[in-house]
Amino acid sequence: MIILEKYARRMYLSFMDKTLENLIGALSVIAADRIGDAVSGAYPRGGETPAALTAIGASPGLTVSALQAVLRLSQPGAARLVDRLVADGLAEKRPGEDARQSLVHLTPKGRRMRRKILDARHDAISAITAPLSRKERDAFAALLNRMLSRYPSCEMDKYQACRMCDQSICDPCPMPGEGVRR
Amino acid sequence: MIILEKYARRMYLSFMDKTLENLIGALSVIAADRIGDAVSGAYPRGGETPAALTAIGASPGLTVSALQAVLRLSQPGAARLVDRLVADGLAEKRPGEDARQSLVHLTPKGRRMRRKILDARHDAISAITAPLSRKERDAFAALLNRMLSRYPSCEMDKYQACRMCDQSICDPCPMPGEGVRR
DNA sequence: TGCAAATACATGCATGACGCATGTATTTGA
DNA sequence: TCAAATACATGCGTCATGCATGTATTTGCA
Repeated sequence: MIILEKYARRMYLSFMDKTLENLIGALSVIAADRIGDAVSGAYPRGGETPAALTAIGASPGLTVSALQAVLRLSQPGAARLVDRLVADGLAEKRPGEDARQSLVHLTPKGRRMRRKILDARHDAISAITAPLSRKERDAFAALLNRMLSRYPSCEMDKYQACRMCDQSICDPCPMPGEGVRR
Repeated sequence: MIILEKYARRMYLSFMDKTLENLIGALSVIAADRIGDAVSGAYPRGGETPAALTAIGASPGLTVSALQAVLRLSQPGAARLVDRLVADGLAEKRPGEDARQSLVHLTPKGRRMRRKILDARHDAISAITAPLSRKERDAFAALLNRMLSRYPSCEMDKYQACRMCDQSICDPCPMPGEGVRR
């Protein structure tokens, strides 16, 4: 009985405890705020438009429908988003082998903007991790690696999760499934 | 010289490495997606409206200007947001001692909705942390605690970061500064 | 005490990012 | 051959938000 109580208490203090979830929620609020501020300073558009730039740069020649799935938008939402990028001179549409498709590529200006956005994102997150020691950084990265590598997901989840990533960095990307196309 | 190279390499592999930032970015994308999906299932409004419910519930009697600062909105944005909550029957405005102020309180229906939102948020994050063992959970929580507790911030940063939190959980809240008003 | 400045909130108007419904062009498959 | 599926475009509406401005109240100071 005492053993059961002990066990229950330990469960309460770990598995049943909601602190970790709360802390991750707070971190994601902080990160979203800081990344949003920094990125909109580099490129004054909201929504998924900056993520589109980074995703297209990582996978040149993405079709509009693929972009729609990666960015979790409706098909018309993706079409208009590409219109905005083209209007801003950051992307261009090229005909695909299938005459129904448009393959989206970044212009040189678009590639420079993508780099600005990725750097702004990195600096914003870096300000959050700044207080960590090297050891803490390593431990943190290892835990995140393990968690994301075990996150149940389909192939598209990986593209979605990494749509704002600088995909030249993680080696290998911990998300399960095939590697993200570069 | 060799020592210097070794040091440089170690720096590259830890401090200079951008992997941790990339992983945190990916986590915050995943968390934002999943939390957004779950919360909009519980309350079909976007933007800062759900966060307003949780923040008001944690600090009943918040003025509209205080809410504006917590939610990082413009003053008109906050005024309209409170209008929406009142229209939805989730909040009510009471006169303050200062006749210029409105003090925002949740209605019983608003408190129930807040609980639904917080539970949805918890479940969404819980699905991400599910693959972690107890040990990993504890280590992760400890690291997040340390990082957030050293995050340079003013008092308002704490309210902002915790605006979506279930503030009955973290004990104590790791964010520096005075405790969040309950 | 009187009055300008500050504060708290409201409102008209515009915008950006989106979704739904629908249309057009192209390809596929039976 | 022709209907169904696919890829993308577009009209229209909505939601959340910001800017500029207006109103009511309080504060500070001469």
